[in-house]
Amino acid sequence: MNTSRKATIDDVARMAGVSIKTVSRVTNREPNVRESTREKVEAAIAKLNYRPNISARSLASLRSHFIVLVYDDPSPYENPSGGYILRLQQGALRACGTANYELLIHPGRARKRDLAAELQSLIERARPEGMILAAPLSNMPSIVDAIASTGTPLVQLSPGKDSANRYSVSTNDREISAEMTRYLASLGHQRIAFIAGHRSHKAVGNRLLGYQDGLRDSGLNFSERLVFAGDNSLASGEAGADKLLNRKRRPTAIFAANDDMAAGVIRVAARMGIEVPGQLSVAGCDDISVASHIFPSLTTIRQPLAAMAERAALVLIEESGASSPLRGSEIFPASLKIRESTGPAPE
Amino acid sequence: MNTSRKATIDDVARMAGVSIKTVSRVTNREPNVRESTREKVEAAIAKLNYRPNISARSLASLRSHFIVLVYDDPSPYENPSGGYILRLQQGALRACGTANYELLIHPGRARKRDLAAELQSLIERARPEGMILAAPLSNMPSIVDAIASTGTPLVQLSPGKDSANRYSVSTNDREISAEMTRYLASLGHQRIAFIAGHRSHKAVGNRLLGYQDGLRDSGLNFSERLVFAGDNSLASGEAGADKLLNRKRRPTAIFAANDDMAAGVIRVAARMGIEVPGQLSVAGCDDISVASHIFPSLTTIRQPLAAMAERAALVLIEESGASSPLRGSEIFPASLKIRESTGPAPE
DNA sequence: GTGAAAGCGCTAACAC
DNA sequence: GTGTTAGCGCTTTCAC
Repeated sequence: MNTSRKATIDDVARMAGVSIKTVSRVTNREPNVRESTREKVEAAIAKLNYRPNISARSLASLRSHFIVLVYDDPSPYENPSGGYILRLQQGALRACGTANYELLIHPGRARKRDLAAELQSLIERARPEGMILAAPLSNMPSIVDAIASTGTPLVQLSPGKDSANRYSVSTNDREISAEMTRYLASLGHQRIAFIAGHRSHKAVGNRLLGYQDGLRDSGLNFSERLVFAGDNSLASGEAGADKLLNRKRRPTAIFAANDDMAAGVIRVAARMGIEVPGQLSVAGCDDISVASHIFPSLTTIRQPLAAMAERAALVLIEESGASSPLRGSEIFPASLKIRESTGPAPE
Repeated sequence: MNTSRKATIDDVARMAGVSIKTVSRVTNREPNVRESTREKVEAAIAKLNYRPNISARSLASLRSHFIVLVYDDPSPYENPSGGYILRLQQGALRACGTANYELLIHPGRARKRDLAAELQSLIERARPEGMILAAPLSNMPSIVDAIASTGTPLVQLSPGKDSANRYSVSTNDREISAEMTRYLASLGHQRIAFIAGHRSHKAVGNRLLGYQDGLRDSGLNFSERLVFAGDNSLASGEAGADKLLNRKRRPTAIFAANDDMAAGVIRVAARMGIEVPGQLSVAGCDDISVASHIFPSLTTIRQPLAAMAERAALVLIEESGASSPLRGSEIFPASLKIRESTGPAPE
């Protein structure tokens, strides 16, 4: 049905025999409309297939009906894994869909000096009702402050460290990493190595703390020699494995702070002819698609990323127009995904 | 800098001592502005940190300054690979960024009956300047026609089959699949199996045709028995491998129509103790991140997805406001990525 | 419970 | 080259 001219609020008002203000009341679910009037208007809306114009609404009110999801641009990687970001997008979109909001995505290079200015420009031009800031951008004060200074409602995802006057949605990185470590220890592993993630990523940093907690809980000693500093990339996982597995007394388990690095460990083990999990157990974190696609499939930690982003979007949508800035923090617990890459320690 | 009230075009006009129309001319790079005037205005813009409001602009003109990327919602998969979609997003965003456009993403379930209505609603509410429709949605007439009927400029990505009165950006699926097949044959493989993709995806269907072309070019016979009908999922790749590798005369090479399925083949081979590529060569298609993360890393076909989406976005942005609908088709050639999973046929 | 009028910030058409 | 005047399609007062 090619309606050359789109129906406007005037058309609906005329058809229903009411004023445009009443139509507006109906579309915005405002109170103080007689039931019979509402029905008349709704009939006209349906008949004309009327949809409020988002720009007009945004211009006249402060409700632009869209939010922005900002995350670190994966483009420096030749081949973005993507699952992480995609799940965030899915969650945010789910909340948007039911509320009839739209989602703008805005990947930005964390290292780019002017990302803060870029975001401010976006805010001024487009006036989003809120922003969701994903890790690791969510723990960069320059970015966070830039957004906050505009007054745009902001939810930080996994900022690594809560801030009293901000709102954040996180997962229990430290606790679940401890649990994974205890799980490995419970399989009899005594030398459990850890490949740490990029320093800039605080939430990933918490996983190292959790690893140490887990060792302690299991009565194992922490040793710097069993920690390799990776940078979240596959290559750094391979480098870590190369180093760790060429020790005279090599670890029987390696826990990597993300799945890309864990995949690197598995690749190196395969090349060296080390059986996984027979001779070496490997665990990752994030449960990206790679985890289930490789052989052996990866024991990992699954964060409820979609649920977290959905919650973030929901908070922004519900609190939209609230006078006071958002404060608080929520924790969405992650869970262990035991798959094929972990097993009892070798004799 | 917390500017409580944002600068408007009036503020700039006042400061520069010109009319708002002149400011508008400057921000829109229209001709007929004296150089000295332009400079005055630009100085005022910089000083006030003025950004045109996107909603006001959209309302007053037909130029909303944003486009929509529509693709099949990956949510039915527990763990979306994502690389494919992410690369499309990256490409579209690149074009948007330089032109100061924004990108709205809209995943939609292909099977959902009302996706067409949903897109029409989005168009009416938000008035995007154009839409990019990714495969496999790009080959579904109901969706394509619904968008086209609104008059919104549309670019189809890999529709599988060109349509004379549409615009599309595709890759040479058939030709490159033939090339991959010839490459495998050149390694001495005589029994090259093929795991086909989902029927709804025409571009993926073209890969089967290319496989047949390649066999013919290499003087090999096509046999239905060497083709397994997958559905693009890891599980279907495993199912295909199970079937093909349990033949008495098993194939020495398996070419899967996407990487997820190829990863499934490699998993099954590993479980069965079949060496890759020693006893079995495996090739995929798409070059998603999994391809480089598994061991052995996957020989595959890399499509210039980002470049294709960038081109699509650029066409929409450049032709925005054009009176005649977009027509034409462009081909972006894909390339073979030879990695570890393919090698000479066993004796 | 409903409506009239003003105006959000910009661009369009036309005047000068 | 530049300015004036009308809207774009809504929401917001505030009157009734």
